[in-house]
Amino acid sequence: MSIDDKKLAKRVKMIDAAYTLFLEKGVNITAIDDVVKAAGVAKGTFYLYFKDKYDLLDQIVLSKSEGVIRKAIGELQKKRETEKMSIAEQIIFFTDRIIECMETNKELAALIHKNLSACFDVFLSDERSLLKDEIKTVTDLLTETGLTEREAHIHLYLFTGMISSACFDAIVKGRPFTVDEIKPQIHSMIYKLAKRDVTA
Amino acid sequence: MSIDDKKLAKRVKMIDAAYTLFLEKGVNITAIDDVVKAAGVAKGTFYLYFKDKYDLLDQIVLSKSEGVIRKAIGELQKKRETEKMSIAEQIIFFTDRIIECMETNKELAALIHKNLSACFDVFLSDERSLLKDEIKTVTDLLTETGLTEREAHIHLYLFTGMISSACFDAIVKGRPFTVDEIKPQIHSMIYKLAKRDVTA
Amino acid sequence: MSIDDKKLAKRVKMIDAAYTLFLEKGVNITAIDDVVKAAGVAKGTFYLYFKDKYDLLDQIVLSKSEGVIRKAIGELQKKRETEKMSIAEQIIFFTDRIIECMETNKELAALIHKNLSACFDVFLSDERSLLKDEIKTVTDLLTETGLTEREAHIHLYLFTGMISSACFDAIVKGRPFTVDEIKPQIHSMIYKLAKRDVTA
Amino acid sequence: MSIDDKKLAKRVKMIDAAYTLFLEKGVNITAIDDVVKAAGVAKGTFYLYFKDKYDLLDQIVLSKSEGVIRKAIGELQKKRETEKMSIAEQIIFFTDRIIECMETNKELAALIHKNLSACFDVFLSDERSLLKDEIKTVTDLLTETGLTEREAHIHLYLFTGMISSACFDAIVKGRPFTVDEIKPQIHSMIYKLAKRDVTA
DNA sequence: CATGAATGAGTTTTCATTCAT
DNA sequence: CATGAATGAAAACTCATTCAT
Repeated sequence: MSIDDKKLAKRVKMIDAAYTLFLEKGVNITAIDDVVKAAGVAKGTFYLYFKDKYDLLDQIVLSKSEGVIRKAIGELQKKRETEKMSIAEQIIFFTDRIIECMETNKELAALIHKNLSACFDVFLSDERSLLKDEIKTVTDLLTETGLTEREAHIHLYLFTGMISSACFDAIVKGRPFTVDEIKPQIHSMIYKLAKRDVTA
Repeated sequence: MSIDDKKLAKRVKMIDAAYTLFLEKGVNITAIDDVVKAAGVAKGTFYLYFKDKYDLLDQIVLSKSEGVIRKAIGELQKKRETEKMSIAEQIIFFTDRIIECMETNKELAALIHKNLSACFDVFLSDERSLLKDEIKTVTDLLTETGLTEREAHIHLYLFTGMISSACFDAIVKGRPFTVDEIKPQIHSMIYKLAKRDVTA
Repeated sequence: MSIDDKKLAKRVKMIDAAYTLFLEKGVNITAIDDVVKAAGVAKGTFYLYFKDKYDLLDQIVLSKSEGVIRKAIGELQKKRETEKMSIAEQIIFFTDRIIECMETNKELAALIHKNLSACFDVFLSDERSLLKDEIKTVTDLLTETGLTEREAHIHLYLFTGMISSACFDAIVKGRPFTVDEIKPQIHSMIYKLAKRDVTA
Repeated sequence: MSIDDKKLAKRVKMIDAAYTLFLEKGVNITAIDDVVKAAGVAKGTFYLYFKDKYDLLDQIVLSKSEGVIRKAIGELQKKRETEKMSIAEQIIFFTDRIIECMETNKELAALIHKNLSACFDVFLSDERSLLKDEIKTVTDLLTETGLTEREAHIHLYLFTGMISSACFDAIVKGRPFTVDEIKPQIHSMIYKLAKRDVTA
């Protein structure tokens, strides 16, 4: 194992340990000390890799958010291969996969909080983002409804923010509405929004 | 001055002091000590009224969120008296007032974070909520588009979450989109959503 | 209800509340505030009846210890009516009842800690002690082995201290010996001690 | 000086400082701040070595209890070299040394409270306990009266608990009996218990 | 690069006691 | 007598950061 591999291994160990702890105990309660102990590295080592706890948190939330989005897109792509779907149906399918993913993993939902849309920041600024191609799967649907690509990005970003915000409340707090209550309304919105704007 | 008046006064003093400090220095940096000193009460008194700093914060965010919503509704009501507006125009006006309010007060936006929709929890559970009647001004618009009252509440809640999430990013972080970029897209969404659903 | 009855009722309410809280949460953790809240009286009222928390605790431990001893003696008296028992058998029966009582109520054992013998202080100094007559049931057994009454008191006191100390460790901590381990040894000691001293 | 030596030195400094303060002012009055100041270490260092004040206290009581027992055994061993003693005489000598030690140092007696027998927990669980060999000096006496080694341990443990309990009352509170009153009764018990059980 | 013991200022939290009502 | 809001000193505890090894 090379030196670079060892360094990467340390970094990964800290991220994994922190992720588990953040989920288990919450971010505020988790101290850097807890992270390094769980990761099996020295306290000083932490500062060689991260600025502070929130730097670490941001990296985790970002990567997990990206994971949720990619998973949903992946499932959409698979589904499309076997079935003919309308634009609205595809967006609903994509949205439902995100909600489902958050519901299955409530701790992850709590960690991502209302920041699922944060990953747009990365994928829009990073030319090489792996998410770039995949996200096109969804924005292409939106451009078909008459939006420019830029507009499609913003719409998707706004929508992701809405889902993220509502899912956190519904899944983590169970209030003021349940997942079962918000889902049909999100679907109904999507139907309206997906209609090609003939008058404009 | 009665004892209950004095208690209320103490509570208000602490909330006001904390609000100012939270805006000025940020929540994490502000110590409870700072709050009680600024409020001119004893440290122990704080714990007579609030569980901890975050309990206080929640109460402030809630009350300030409510303030933002009420202000926007108030302005909508005034506007309606002088001008004939379509449903979409009214919702856009209402939305723009919220965005404007957050933009004018960036520190408030940072404090509310993505929790503007939190006040729905209160107004929906509290029969005597002052917000109840006012919010009807907006949900009535939505019921005109074919939604039930309950559905209208959920739509408004979802929309508030979206605006809150996007505004925080745009106003506080300036990324990934600016306020000027998201506003037209929100408007466009509203136009689509406000259309009476003729097919359903 | 007379004023004196009301006063007594307040006192009893505080003692009962404190007893429950001391058992549930432990003495150190329980604040006077908890006690008065549970008792439904005002904070100031506490100081009208007790010097401080430890004054209250002493009164509770004393009264509960006395209860344990009296219960054991009561059962011994009942047993004696139906069965012919040797001196050693009677003392063993008495001892076992105490241990049994503590084992059944581990929280009580923790509260009494190692102070079961504390009630000797009261019964020896208080001419009117209700315990006085009952305890004679046991000391009479000891005087039959050749001890004076005073000596019998001291022996019983020492023995109670031993049982109390060992029971606390065994029941509350489970260390260094279990109840099942210490019981036979206590019995064996009693057999030896109960033998009439023929040489002395 | 190695790091481990430094760590040990720190630990010892804190224990010594705390011991002095606990004796002088009492445990409740002594703050951790007092301990660290007296020990010349930082506050945080305390929490590196002890869970809280009571963890520290437990460790002190344990080590001091062990000291008392070892001292009494040491004196017994010395005495035996110069004088022929019966089993009962040896146990009485041992017991008297413990009582003497507690009487000479009332603050220590108050600190140990009724927990002198706590050290059995350590010496029984720790294979390398220094106390292990020394305590055999006493248990060997008991095995001579017909007890197994395990039984001898339990008897000694029970007896230590009795002495500890009675001594605390007598020395610290002076009630309900004085040291002069309990001593002869303890001796008389020992005579009876030390007799080889010919009937069993 | 990695370590982890030590720091100590900073923060939270408690709670016995008072006293005006 | 009884109340309970208010106090604020005192105590416990945390934890990011450093630095000698």
